Amino acid sequence: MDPAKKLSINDVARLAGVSKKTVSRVINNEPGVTAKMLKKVQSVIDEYNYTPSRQARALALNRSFLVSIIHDNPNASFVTEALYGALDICRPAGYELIVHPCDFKKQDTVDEIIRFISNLKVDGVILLPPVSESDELTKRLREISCNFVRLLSTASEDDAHMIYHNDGAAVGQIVSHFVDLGHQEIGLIRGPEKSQSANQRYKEFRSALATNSLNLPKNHIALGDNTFRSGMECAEWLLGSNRPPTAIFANNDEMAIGAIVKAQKMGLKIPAELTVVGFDDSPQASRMWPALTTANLHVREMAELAAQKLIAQCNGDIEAAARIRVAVDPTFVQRQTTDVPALPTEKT
Amino acid sequence: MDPAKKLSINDVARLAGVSKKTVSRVINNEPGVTAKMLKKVQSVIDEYNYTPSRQARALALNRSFLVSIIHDNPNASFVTEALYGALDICRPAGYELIVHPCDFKKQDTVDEIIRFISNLKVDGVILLPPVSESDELTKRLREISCNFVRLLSTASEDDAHMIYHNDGAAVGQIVSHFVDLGHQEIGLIRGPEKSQSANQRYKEFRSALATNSLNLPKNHIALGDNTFRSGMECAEWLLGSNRPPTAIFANNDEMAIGAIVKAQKMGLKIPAELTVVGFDDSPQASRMWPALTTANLHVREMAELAAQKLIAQCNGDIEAAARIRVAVDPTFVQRQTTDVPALPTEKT
DNA sequence: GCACACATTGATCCCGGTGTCAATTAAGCT
DNA sequence: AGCTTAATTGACACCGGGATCAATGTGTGC
Repeated sequence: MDPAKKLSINDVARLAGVSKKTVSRVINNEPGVTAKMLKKVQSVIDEYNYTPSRQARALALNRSFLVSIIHDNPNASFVTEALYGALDICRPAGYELIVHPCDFKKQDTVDEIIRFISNLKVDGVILLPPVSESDELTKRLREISCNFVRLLSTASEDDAHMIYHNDGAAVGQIVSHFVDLGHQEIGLIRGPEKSQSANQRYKEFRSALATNSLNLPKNHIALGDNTFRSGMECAEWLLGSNRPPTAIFANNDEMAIGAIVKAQKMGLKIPAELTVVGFDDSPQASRMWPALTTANLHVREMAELAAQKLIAQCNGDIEAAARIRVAVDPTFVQRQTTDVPALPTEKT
Repeated sequence: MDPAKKLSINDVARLAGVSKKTVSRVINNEPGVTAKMLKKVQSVIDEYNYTPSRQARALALNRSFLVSIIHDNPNASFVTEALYGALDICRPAGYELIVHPCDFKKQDTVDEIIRFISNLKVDGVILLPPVSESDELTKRLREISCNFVRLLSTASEDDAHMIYHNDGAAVGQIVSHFVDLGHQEIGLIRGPEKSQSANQRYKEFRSALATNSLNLPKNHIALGDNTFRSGMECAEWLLGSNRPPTAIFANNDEMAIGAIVKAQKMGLKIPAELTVVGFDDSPQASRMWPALTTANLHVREMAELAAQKLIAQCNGDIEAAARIRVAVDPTFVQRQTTDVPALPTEKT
């Protein structure tokens, strides 16, 4: 009756006139409970609104019912989207989610992550890029037999432990779009060389250009580190070359926006004098003028799929985890930074 | 020796040749342990790198060592900053943090939150605006004696349960800045009427204008809902009035940016033809051109203070919680959207 | 009607900590 | 030294679940 006091399994057993093991069976939908017993117990559970203690359960089963999103990502919206997606799946399944930011520049980060997992007995982790790209980390996770799902940019893991985004099509559309607009001199602000995702996107960009009989000279490739500042620096460098590009593709929105801001500071009109395309479809992309043409990564959807795989793993069903969809295609989103055709070049 | 197997308190007790209660005393720094005993136990703990099980501890103490950040905030960077701030304090104190988004537009959100807290036995919650403004929620939290700290815009709670930001000074600086630039017609895009924070800021803005002998006619006040879209709509309305403002102050950056984008779409030059100021200092504010003049809320710092208060409460020391600083002053940040003086008006 | 096989149920212990309180030890004092 | 008193230590029960396996009940075949 007292609403403040939470019932224990013993209380329920007493009220229903059965042993606590029977109550336990009902809670966990174990087979071998007669309809009569089930009804008797269930009615008490319903009447008193009983829910089993997570703490006790965690202790008995030697699990925590906690999963974690591990990331080293300065992009707040990426992490938030992933969090929301994962939450939607984890909460109903009885798992709580802990966000664990880390710093992969530090030397002992892998140790720190392993310590975190061991201390909390986290049941599984979702690894966001670039953390997801560390083979050392996943090796260690396997050693301590911690469930995990990697969010990657290429299929470099078995289906049960990975979700990846297939950038090829979207990158192809971006290049076609440049071509349709009449651009000949196309620049790239690529991401860090140690990032698999950036390398993959670079490769696909280059091959899409080749398909359109365009080449990518060295002075049209700027190396950025995915930050706004580096976007500005790369744009300055590209635009200062002797044959500056009329269109720029950046590895992510952050750098694309940096490039745009730098160009605007230099007095260039966007998109009339410089066309820019990003990648991510971050919130800023649609909240600026001109709005940024980009590709939506469907982060939330990937996180949902990752969470489903992870929970299947936690339930011991690796095969079910492997059956869940593994690839997501980013969607090309055209906005105003590519609104006008290229100026006629004084080319021969 | 086996690194994969975690020791239990029984193992440590056996290895040290003492009872497990003594080990427990050492772990928890309880008084009344002789130096000899302490050393004996501590050396075993150190050698085997033993850490007590959170799950067992949670069960025995009827606590979860989990705290939560509850929010209904579409602003990813706000939430992320708060998360980082709180994490910095919670982790070292042995608490893990769970982010709990919710939807205050729904009728049963308070029930849902209370259910969440009861189910997880969360030890305490940090409430971000606008959730923090709900007196109904804090009443319910008190009923179930759940620790909490509110992040507010005015001192409307006792010192142990609140952190607030004192916007007065920053709003005053913004208005002075407008005056210095020579603006006479100043518009406001205010926040929702049911938001204490928006009302507070509105009041302070109005009184700062009054201090400078300026008034705020009805057709210079647009009612927004803190979203980008509403910022656009409000700007359109303000700029379409018969005596359009030359400067606009928006309740938050999101709406300020909406206003800027709308003005740019309409062909106005920022800041030459329209000066705009926001509030929040969101990441976008400094990553656009022209960059947005605004006020930094110091969200991370507030979250740190809130977490300190919360943990003091969890340790049963309300007085310590009350002693922790309770007010934070936002800082005025001047950027390019207020870079040039107002055009001379054709005023009488 | 009886023996047997099988399906349900529950008594008891365990998970890894903490609280209580009695037993033991050390210290203080005449 | 002998006694009182205070400080340390440890045996044991408990937190709220789950697993094992014995005990009970139920149904089947003859």
